[in-house]
Amino acid sequence: MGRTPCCDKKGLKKGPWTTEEDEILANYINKNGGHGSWRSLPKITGLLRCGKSCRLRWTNYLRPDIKRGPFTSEEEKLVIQLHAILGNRWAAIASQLPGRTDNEIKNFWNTHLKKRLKSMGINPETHEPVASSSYPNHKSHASISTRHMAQWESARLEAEARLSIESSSHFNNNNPNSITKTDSSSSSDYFLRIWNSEVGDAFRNVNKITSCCQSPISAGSLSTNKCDSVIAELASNNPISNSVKEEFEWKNYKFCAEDLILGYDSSSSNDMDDSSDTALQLLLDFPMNNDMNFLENSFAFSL
DNA sequence: AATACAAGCAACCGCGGTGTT
DNA sequence: CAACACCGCGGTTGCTTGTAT
Repeated sequence: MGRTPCCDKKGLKKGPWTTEEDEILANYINKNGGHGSWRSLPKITGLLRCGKSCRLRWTNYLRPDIKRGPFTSEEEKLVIQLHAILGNRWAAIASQLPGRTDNEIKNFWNTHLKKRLKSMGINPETHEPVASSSYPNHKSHASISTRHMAQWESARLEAEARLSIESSSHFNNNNPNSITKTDSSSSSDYFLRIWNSEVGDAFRNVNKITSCCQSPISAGSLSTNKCDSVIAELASNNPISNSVKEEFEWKNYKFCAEDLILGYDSSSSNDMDDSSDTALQLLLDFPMNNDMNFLENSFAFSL
């Protein structure tokens, strides 16, 4: 089916917005209690912009709840953690950071975080460690360790795919009224829901770097204990399998390691290397319940 | 001081999803 | 059910500013 252009290009202005245009747009939206139809907005206000351009200007710049200024370390952490779960779904990530726009987060990721992760030997797309030979500045680690982590990550991705299917069938079959179709359409959405739940809060609260360093296994146990009751409660309404719980536990463990890797005030490579080693150890020490039993069905499932 | 290059960011473009007729 | 209109999202572009030579 053919598609008409979003707006007539003739006579329409492009490029940076002037303060006058900003005022017209903001005044109109404020006076009318909303933007209404973006397409008709330029005609009504007399702006020589297409509706799309108006929407972008409003959502990315003029909106009153926009948060200005540099990202805090908490926000940085959250972006990295959410990107590990959601990938390049900037709008979904932005929804977890009040006042930040998807465009802002996308730019921040592409200009700062991506480079930082790369310099640390982490693939920013997959969040997997990459071969140390590609990063001469990064302290070399045993290839066995790297492979081990890569296997973990591979298994994790497999699990995500499986859990997506599992959770969809759970919610659709057992409690179809509790959740919409789109809510359960992907594993990332599923994890986002958990992330926003009390379970997510509990996991985030366990984010004590020092205790993780000193006793990674106990940190894992702590998060499990703390969340067991919450999970059980949730499960009574929306059953969550043990595999989901264990998968989430792994994610939290990984995030904890990422905190160490990032070391927000550690611009020097030496500091970074030290923390990265600890983080690697932390990842390697993640408690494997019966040798990844919770993942064993993932391959059959994906097939 | 002039130029080249890199980084950061605002804005644009095209596509897909969804609602309406 | 098809055609259309609109909106939102993610990728990309290009302008501006900062830094190095």
